[in-house]
Amino acid sequence: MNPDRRSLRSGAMPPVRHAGHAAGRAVRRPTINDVAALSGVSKSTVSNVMRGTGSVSAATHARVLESIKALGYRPNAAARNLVQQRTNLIGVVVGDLANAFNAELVKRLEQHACTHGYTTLVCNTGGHAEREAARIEALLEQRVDGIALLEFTGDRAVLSQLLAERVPVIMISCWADYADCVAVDDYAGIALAIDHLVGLGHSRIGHAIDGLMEPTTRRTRMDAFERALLRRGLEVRPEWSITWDDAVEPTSGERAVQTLFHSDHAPSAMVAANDFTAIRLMELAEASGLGVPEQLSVVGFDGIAIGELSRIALTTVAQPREELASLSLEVLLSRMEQGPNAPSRQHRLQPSLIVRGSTGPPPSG
Amino acid sequence: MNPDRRSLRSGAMPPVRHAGHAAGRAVRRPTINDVAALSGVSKSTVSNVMRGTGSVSAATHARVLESIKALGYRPNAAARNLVQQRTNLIGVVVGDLANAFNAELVKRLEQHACTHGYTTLVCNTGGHAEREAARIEALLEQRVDGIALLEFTGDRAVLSQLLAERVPVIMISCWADYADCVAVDDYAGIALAIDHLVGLGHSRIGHAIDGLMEPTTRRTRMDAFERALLRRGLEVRPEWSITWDDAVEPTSGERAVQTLFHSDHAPSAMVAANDFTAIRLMELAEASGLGVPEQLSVVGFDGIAIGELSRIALTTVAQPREELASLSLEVLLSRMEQGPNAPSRQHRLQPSLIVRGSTGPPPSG
DNA sequence: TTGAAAGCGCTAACAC
DNA sequence: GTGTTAGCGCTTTCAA
Repeated sequence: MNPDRRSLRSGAMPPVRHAGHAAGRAVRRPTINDVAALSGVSKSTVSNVMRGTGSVSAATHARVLESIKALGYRPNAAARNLVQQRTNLIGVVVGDLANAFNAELVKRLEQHACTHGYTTLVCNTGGHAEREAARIEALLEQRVDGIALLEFTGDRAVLSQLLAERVPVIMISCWADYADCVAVDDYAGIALAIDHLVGLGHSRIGHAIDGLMEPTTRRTRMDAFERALLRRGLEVRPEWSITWDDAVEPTSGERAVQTLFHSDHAPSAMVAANDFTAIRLMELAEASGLGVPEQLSVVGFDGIAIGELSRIALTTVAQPREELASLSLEVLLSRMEQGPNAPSRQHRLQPSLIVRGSTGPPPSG
Repeated sequence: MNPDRRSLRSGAMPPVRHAGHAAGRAVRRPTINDVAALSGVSKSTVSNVMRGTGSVSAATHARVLESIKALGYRPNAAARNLVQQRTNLIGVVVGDLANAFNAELVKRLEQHACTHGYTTLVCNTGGHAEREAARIEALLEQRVDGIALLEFTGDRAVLSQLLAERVPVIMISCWADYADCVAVDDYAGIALAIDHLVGLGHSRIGHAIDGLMEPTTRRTRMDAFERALLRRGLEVRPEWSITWDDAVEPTSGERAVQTLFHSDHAPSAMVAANDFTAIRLMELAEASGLGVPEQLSVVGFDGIAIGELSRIALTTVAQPREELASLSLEVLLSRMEQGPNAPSRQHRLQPSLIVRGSTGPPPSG
């Protein structure tokens, strides 16, 4: 089947072989030495041509370029990294890529990173603290020049280690003191949502959180929610704040919703900590017979694309996604340039409310 | 606005500084030599301890481990890559991460890759041929051990170059002869959709494709669609196959739908090339007054999560996503081991139909 | 304008 | 068991 495979007559199994060493000739890629030899110059000259440094005569330049093309030479990033002590790699740590908000953010980050000559290493942690730690460890072995954290399990050990090692880190859409952060202003966002609901006549307002959500942001929005209610003199009822975790227990959402709305004094509106949760909440509410927005108004947070569909029509607090991505990368790059001693930068971006069909006046009037 | 920004008094810009060399002490990370020195052994012994190779006395082992911990030593991947001629890096090229199907596939791939000790480099091409080529070039400079293509712009040059360079490549959910491929059986899937519609009484069936879709798969599903109709003796009308590209022209979808359904002889059902398209189509149809499924039945393809929402309730041909991801990675890994001369493996996985609310009997009975 | 030489941090073959 | 040594492919002084 594979004529190139050396046949080993001896009884012992051959050791496991690795890519490139395997059956068939190893694919030896041309090195800078090959280019130098072919063009009859030294490798430093080739290097100069590649990087556009030093001064090289036009003739030599052309000759080198020709050999590069002829050989299909491509510089080896590992070798360059080793000597330059930088990799042009940026690690991106995300909790759940299946969440549309995260996916879009990652996509934009990769786009910007690429523009600046960086390649991204994306890690999905699933919100698992140990997996998060392991992936970050892998990123550090790769000697990434910086790390973007879209997810932070709240395990302070991981973050403080990163900070202690003086690795450039940007926290995106999550928050930690002493670290560079770019996030939406959760307080302003939640206030927008509450004002909208109050304006419609609601006074019994609850809060919903999905267990998958990034912990620091979850806490912040929860806090923002309570403060906003208090500031407006509205009742804060612990039993109106529901949470579930479908990963742990598939029916936990249903149970939470049933319990909440089958009590005498149920909320007429819910603010969800993100769109994912909001959409799931609408689903659960309708499944148990509550019309949205007739019996229950729902506001989300993020502004993901599917909320825009007329069948979903989710009223939501939209994050300025593009600005979030571009500013984050800018902050990270400047941290990478300025070194660990520069003062940290923390930015809060202003969200905006998008009113759609999932909110309306409360049932009784 | 931003007090932290350094104010530049001089007219000239300072030279760009690089990470680690910049303000503040350079962060010199401990090397294997530091560990060796601290434990009073040679670096090969440290290397043996790290990799669990050779034979090291228990005492030495413990001492080395201790120094490693004391120094916070972490091996440098670039150095290892250089000597081992392998990187344990896998490149993942995707067209649009914002498409839920892709995002989920990437997430699963990353998961599996990690399990096998590989780190993934994710590249989003936006369906742009030149961006695709540039990203792949970057992956090759990184000397990735293998590449997973979830997107293939159809630019044969890129793929044939990869194959010529004998880089292990797996095409996922897209197809090319002579390359390792893992994809769903598009013909079977489309047949499932058509059979379902025919069973409901439809005979005028059209096809919809979003311009963003991966070209090879798009063509295959289109072809599958036509063949399935012909095999059942149904009419294939070119004007019933619509396409649009919102990226190019935001209203192109609306126009296509208006034109199609405001003719005398319009289809009563549409098979969309993927769920993304199907959902958009439902939206467009309803916006122009056509009820789904009352006046128009819609079937999607992929089985993305939001199709499951009761408000969307999309009938669709579901891909076995987990199997797709795990088999793809297995094929890629085996290619990496076996070398370029092993026979190529091509797998077609069987999809399944999920019937939900977007399909029903045709309007006239 | 060019080249020689010294590493970057690690592995792997081999000597002791 | 442990150390010595020779690179991996590149950049970067420094001389010529």
